[in-house]
Amino acid sequence: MSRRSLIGEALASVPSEPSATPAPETPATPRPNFTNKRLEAFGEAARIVKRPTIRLKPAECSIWPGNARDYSMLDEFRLRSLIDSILAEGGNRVPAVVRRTPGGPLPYELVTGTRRHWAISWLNTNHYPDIDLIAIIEDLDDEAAFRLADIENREREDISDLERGLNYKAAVDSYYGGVQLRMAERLKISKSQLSRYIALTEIPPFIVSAFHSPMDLQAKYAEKLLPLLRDGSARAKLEAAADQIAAEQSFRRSGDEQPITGPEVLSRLVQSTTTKGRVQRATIVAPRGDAIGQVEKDQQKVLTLSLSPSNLTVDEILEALRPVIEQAKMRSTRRR
DNA sequence: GTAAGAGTCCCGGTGTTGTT
DNA sequence: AACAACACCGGGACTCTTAC
Repeated sequence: MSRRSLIGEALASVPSEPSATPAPETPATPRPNFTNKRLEAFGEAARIVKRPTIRLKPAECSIWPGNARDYSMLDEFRLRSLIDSILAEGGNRVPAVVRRTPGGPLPYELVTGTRRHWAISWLNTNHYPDIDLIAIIEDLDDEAAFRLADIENREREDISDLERGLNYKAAVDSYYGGVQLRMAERLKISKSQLSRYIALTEIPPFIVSAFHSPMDLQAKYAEKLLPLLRDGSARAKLEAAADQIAAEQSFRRSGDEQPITGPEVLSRLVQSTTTKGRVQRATIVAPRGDAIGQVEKDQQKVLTLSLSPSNLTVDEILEALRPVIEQAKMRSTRRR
């Protein structure tokens, strides 16, 4: 059974309120490799969503801080399709999960359904005050709430591995006595994979900034980068390469060009530690965004380039070379 | 020094995606 | 449709840390 159909089956079993018009939740893009352990985890989710639903206002819920998703990062642009579907159907078909907070400032705390909460809250303040958040009430402790939120978040591609890693790192200390193995067993993921996510949080900001977006920084990169970062001389090279890549990303951003992809950033970072010289094999990009060659070496007095100009005009090639030569001249001046 | 527990790293199986 | 390449992640060996 595919992951998509399993989730669909679980969610289809939710009894809808008589007054609630069914609305399709914006589907999460499925990730590959749905394992048996994850099937078990979803079974748990499916059991929970069979409970009866209630209607409440987003203002009646506080957001549980243990969720990986950063509420402040949500905006109308990111949630446009969800907002549209809730509006079209008059509410959220897939219920959020809340728990009661006796003695708290608000009667409920939202455990899962952050995006739905944000979208309905936004609609309430933008001409649709009557739309309610449909939710189910669960009696959950923090650890159970964390596991439930994790099950849902694992299916979302708009949560970066870094966000997930930070969330896992906090959880291992808060709920599992600092023992990753215990947490891996409870979450039904391998200790290797959990270790990868948590290791990602040790990647320093200067490396993160080399990536176009934190979404490009994948958990598996931690295995390659962290050993290099622990090596003093390699770390210095990484820092220099990361600065260079970040500057190039910024240059491309300002010119509406395609960013350097995550795998390429990783490859260039790793390569920077295995070769001599300041800048080697940096890509040379034409005005239209095509890669036309690379900087082979940038040494004291010699700049070595390789070019595949294809069908570009001479002017286009010269334009692509201009920033490369200017940067080499700047470095040469600094070296003196 | 030794044993136990925990974390890291590497390899390989499996599923997905792209190409012909 | 068949094949190749790639991505993901689990299992287990290895290493490190801590307590005794």
